[in-house]
Amino acid sequence: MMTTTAPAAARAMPRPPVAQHAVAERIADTLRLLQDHVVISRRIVHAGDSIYQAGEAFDTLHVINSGFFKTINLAADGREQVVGLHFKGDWLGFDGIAGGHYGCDAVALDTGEVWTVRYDALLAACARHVPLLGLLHSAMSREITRDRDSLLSLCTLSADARVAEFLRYWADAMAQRGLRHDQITLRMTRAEIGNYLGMTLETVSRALSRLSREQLIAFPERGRRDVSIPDVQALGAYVQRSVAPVSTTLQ
Amino acid sequence: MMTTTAPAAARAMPRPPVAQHAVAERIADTLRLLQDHVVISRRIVHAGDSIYQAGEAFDTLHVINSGFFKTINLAADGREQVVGLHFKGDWLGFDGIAGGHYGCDAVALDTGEVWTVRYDALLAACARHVPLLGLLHSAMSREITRDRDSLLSLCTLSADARVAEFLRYWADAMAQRGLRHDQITLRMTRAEIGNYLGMTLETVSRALSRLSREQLIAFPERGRRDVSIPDVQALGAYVQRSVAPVSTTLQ
DNA sequence: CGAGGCCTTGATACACTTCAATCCGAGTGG
DNA sequence: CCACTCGGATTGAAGTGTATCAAGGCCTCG
Repeated sequence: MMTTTAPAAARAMPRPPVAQHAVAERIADTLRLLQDHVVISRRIVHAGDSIYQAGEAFDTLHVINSGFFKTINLAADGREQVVGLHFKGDWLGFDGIAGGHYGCDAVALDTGEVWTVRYDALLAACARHVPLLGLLHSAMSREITRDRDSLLSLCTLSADARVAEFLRYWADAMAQRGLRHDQITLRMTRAEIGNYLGMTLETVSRALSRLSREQLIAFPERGRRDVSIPDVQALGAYVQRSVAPVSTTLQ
Repeated sequence: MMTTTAPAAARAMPRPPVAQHAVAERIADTLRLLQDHVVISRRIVHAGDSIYQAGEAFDTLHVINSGFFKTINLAADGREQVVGLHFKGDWLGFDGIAGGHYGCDAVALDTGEVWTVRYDALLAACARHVPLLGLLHSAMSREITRDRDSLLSLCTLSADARVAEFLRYWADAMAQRGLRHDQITLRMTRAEIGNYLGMTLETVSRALSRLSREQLIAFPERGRRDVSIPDVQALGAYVQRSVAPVSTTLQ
């Protein structure tokens, strides 16, 4: 405890492989506990609908029951940045707790259902039923971890690798939730993806073309919004390869 | 509520100006409440000491009583990324809650004091004294907001602007805490700063030289670890200028 | 059919990286 | 005390990944 100097970079970060279905189970637990202990208001949303907007007074947290969502950070000067993608079981609105106002926009990427709970009611429910508090904290913790992973990818990966990692992440999220993951439908335009990944839409397009040329992905439909991913692990390997360009096998 | 299409980018994000000393007060409250309701173990740390390391079992949360800290995310393949800077009153360790293991390294940048509390004891204390739970949630919420702001800067600002924003942020954090902020001591090497900001150390160095040439900062000491910031607002203005390069006054 | 989004692809420009040389300040030991 | 070393910082020159600009293609919808 409290080593003065960390050994080396070789110290591999464990990142325990998430047990299959552990995520699905956690999500089911979350939805069930909420249903049993808090007053929920359910809401169907469609692509483009916003769940909340930056600056609105914060009252409520939201849990995704189905659908796909993005969160967008806006700076005072108008800069817009997609800072997160959110799927079934994810919570939305944590950014509002501290300041009493939401800090970003949450927008539906397609049709879905959102469960909304009053934050004060949720806290009261947590007091009565402690496991709910555990779920809440875990969700916030995971959000922090996820944001940091985004920072890591953004700073350490090339544009092509970031696109590959983006697809891998999306497919992974689908797999963890028991949804189809060998073929995913990108619900964002190239411009949105580029914004999220810190590159232009042209670069996204070129990256997708290259990945397709290398058979890591394919476009099954005539339109290019559906991406089939024959082998998710190969995508991960591609990212790794781009990190250590010419694998120094000897040494 | 639930507008289908957001008006426009012009919609300025409020970002309420943090009332001066509100932060200092919150920090004082946090430290006092912790002292009064939880068993704390205090610890003096020195530059390079790690508070915890990625992969260690998560038991405890930490609050900075004094000093400066960085958090480093490590990928399985050895990539390292400074993902956060932390000052007095900040909490460390939230990333460990969800998985039961810390997700990054927390390292002291110089001498400081850290208060450590057991997470389970903290939860128990929160149950007895609810305001403590409010502080905890606010801290987590702020962490999320901060990470997203980092993403925004990283994706939308040029290298020079990112360095300026970094200095502005640091000075701001000092001011909010009632510490000296017209002159700050960078406790990181150019390489660390570059890693944090997603650029090389040479680019950091050049950016600092340019900022100095434009009189936005100065190096009072012979060594160049101390940076004096005559006018923080001018730094902010510099960032803005770089966002809208040739201010289109007409139009 | 034409119009308008969105996407792809090419040519060019440039911000940043990479590589390399030099400089500076802090220790260290003769 | 000075010479030496060593890590960190600065600065220049060349290289490159990505942005920018521009043209054209593909669906969808009216």
